Amino acid sequence: MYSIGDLSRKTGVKIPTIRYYEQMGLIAAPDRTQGNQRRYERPELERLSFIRHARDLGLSIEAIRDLVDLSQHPEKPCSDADRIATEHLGSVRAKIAQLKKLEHELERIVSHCAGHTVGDCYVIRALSDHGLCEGEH
Amino acid sequence: MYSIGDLSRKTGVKIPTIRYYEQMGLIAAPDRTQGNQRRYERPELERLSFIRHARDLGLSIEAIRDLVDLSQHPEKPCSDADRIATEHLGSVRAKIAQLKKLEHELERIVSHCAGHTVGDCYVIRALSDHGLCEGEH
DNA sequence: CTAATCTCTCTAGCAGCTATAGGTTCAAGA
DNA sequence: TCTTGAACCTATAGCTGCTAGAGAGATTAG
Repeated sequence: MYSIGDLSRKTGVKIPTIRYYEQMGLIAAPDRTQGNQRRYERPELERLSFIRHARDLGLSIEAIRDLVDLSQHPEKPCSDADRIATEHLGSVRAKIAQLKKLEHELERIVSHCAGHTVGDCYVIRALSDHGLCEGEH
Repeated sequence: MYSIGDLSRKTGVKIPTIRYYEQMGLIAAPDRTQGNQRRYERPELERLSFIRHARDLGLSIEAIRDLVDLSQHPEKPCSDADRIATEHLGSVRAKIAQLKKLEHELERIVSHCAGHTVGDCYVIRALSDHGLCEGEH
């Protein structure tokens, strides 16, 4: 029997976030005490750890909902789980590529600035004039 | 004399977004026609391009507000502009580093999955059991 | 039994837009 | 000049994934 605070301490998920996950349908509404407080058991602890873990990996609530549903059916083929993870990996890679372009552009802008006033600052000029940029961003 | 639609087409910033920027104080409230429609001039076009450009580079509204203010004062020293850009570069780099960790972890998880059902799927197991992870993420 | 600590629900706020509804204005053609 | 259709107006709500706060009730240790 865990209170919501116990669950929070054990998983590192904050209390309002646990309630939010319940609302979003990631975890089932647990039993309540006579005084209306939530009481959890072992399986809910594990499920919340699962969710926490998936969030740490950057998966969306939507994707996690699907994974949680899948994990409740061990006999199903795991191709869906694979697809979710692989798609996510793809989007992580895409984001890295995008950020690297930005990094490159920002490096260039920052390193070019030798001016002393805003009037001849490369940072400001680069932002004012797209022609000073190297590529798309 | 540009209408808000003209401005939108010329800068690639959507109409509601232009109004939003006005509300956020990134661009000044322009003159209006007798019928209350916004009419812009050249300087506002340039300013919006500047903003668009800065947004493309991932700068926050807050940072852009500072840069816009600076660009209105060409005689000021440009150290603030430099600082804003450099700080942003730092946060872009931090995000890249974080995403690379995720990429690594996800690659490992996805590539290990040789099972056929959810019951023995490495994706699901890795999420259920933090012990299967390599490091922090 | 009391006091301290939890917990409850509800609402609002963050960033940076985007979408919709319901109404008004503009500009070009007949 | 009139009409029509596109563009524009404001105001409000929604998106993601939480987080913070108010004000009230529950639990538990001493």
